[in-house]
Amino acid sequence: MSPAAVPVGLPTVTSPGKVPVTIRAMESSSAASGGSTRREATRQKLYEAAVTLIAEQGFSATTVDEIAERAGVAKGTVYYNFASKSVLFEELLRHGVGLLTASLREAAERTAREGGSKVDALDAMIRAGLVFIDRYPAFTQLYVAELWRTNRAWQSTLMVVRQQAVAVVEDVLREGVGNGEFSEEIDVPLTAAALVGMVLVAALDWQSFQPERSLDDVHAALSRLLQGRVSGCR
Amino acid sequence: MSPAAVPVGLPTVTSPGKVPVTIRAMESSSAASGGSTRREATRQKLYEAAVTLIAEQGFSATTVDEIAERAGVAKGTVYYNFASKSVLFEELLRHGVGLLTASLREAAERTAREGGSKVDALDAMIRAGLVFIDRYPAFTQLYVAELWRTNRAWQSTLMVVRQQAVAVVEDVLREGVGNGEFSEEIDVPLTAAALVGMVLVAALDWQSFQPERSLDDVHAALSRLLQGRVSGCR
DNA sequence: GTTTTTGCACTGACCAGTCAGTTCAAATTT
DNA sequence: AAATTTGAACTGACTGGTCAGTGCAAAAAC
Repeated sequence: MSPAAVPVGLPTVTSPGKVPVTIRAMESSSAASGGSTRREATRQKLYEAAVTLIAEQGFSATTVDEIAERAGVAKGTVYYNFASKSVLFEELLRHGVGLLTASLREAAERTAREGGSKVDALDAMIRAGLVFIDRYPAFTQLYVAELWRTNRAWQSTLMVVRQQAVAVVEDVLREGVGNGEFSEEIDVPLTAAALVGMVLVAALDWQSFQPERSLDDVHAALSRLLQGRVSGCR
Repeated sequence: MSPAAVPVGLPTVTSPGKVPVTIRAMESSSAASGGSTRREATRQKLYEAAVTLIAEQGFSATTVDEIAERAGVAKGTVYYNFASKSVLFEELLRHGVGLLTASLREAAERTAREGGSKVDALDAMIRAGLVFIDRYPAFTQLYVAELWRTNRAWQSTLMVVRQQAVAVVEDVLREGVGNGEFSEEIDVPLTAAALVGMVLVAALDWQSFQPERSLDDVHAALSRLLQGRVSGCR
């Protein structure tokens, strides 16, 4: 009876073998000196457990007991590592978006280094976005589900985090306009939002409803749309 | 302290003056003869209350007591009209998406009647989508937030309802391909999803973060993107 | 035309179950 | 020895759903 439609999960950030850096800059706790590795590993396990459960069921429907169980730790450990369920969730958000923006920025810089145009940069960022969503589908689901909600405790965290991500796209658009490569009439914030939405929704749809398609297929379709090769140019 | 960011609410379906049709075809109850007006009015009130609350807080975080209170009815009335909280939600989904698809289809047919091209049809549908989201922001929030979740009771309802909406866009794309107006190489389902996402996310971002912009601004930005007038054509 | 009956729509107190968060002594790891 | 984890018991608030009962307008009976 269980449909089991979407592949979810925010797998370990690190490669299977080592335990290392896990993307530092999770300012939350241990600021300067890296906190004990053991604690960090536990927190990582809790992130992974929480992200899939919350993506599937939503924040409120997910219990702390479930998170602890899936992470394979005791409930007390959750509260030893995080002040509350909400705080766990907020830190999870920051963690994930940190990964995403780093990836996007890296893609943009790489094309710049290789002398690519701004369209190339956007294209590379689209791909980077797709790779991210492919790797962390659960996080993406959860992010989209929460982003436009209001009256929630972590509202402010969410806005900060959103701005971080969108800003990367906006920057490239602005550079392209300054460049002469893009029309001066484009509306940078709106266009950035539209591009993000295009990637986000296409990717989630891909994961949920046509998982057999390859990342390249999706990328090609979005690329075409970006470059106006759907409706001919006039 | 209260940010009060997003304007929400799924206002009455009918114009202020009369009480009438409320968009028939809400197959739920009274099939043939219109059921009692009173009951229908109560259900409508419950829809309105539920849609804003669930958009703000999510399904699980919204209590039946809250819904009843905001609708100005007793809790028992909710259960007199709907079998359960989930059923109320499912019928709300069907109701809303029914409105959306009707609006999209109407826009497509109108351009066809007026001898417009398929790009014109897509453009008209973008506008229709924006108008819808502008009118029912809360419903849109809620739809996006729930669409890609898994393991939920209303999973199947959601898929049906999604397919209805996307199909309208896919149809126009396919006609455009058959037409010769669009490249034969476009991937219809993926492109449709991307277009929907473009509109959805741009509109929600507009509502949430730049509510001062006009619908025309947003429409213009999306139109430009659709027609590839952002990055020049080659 | 008046009285009585019917049954739909609605009410709100109530219940059984659930969950976030707490506490803490003992075990384990470093 | 210090830091971290365990695991189970407990609390107090909250929630979905129930149900006996109310109000009332139209139908039926007189």
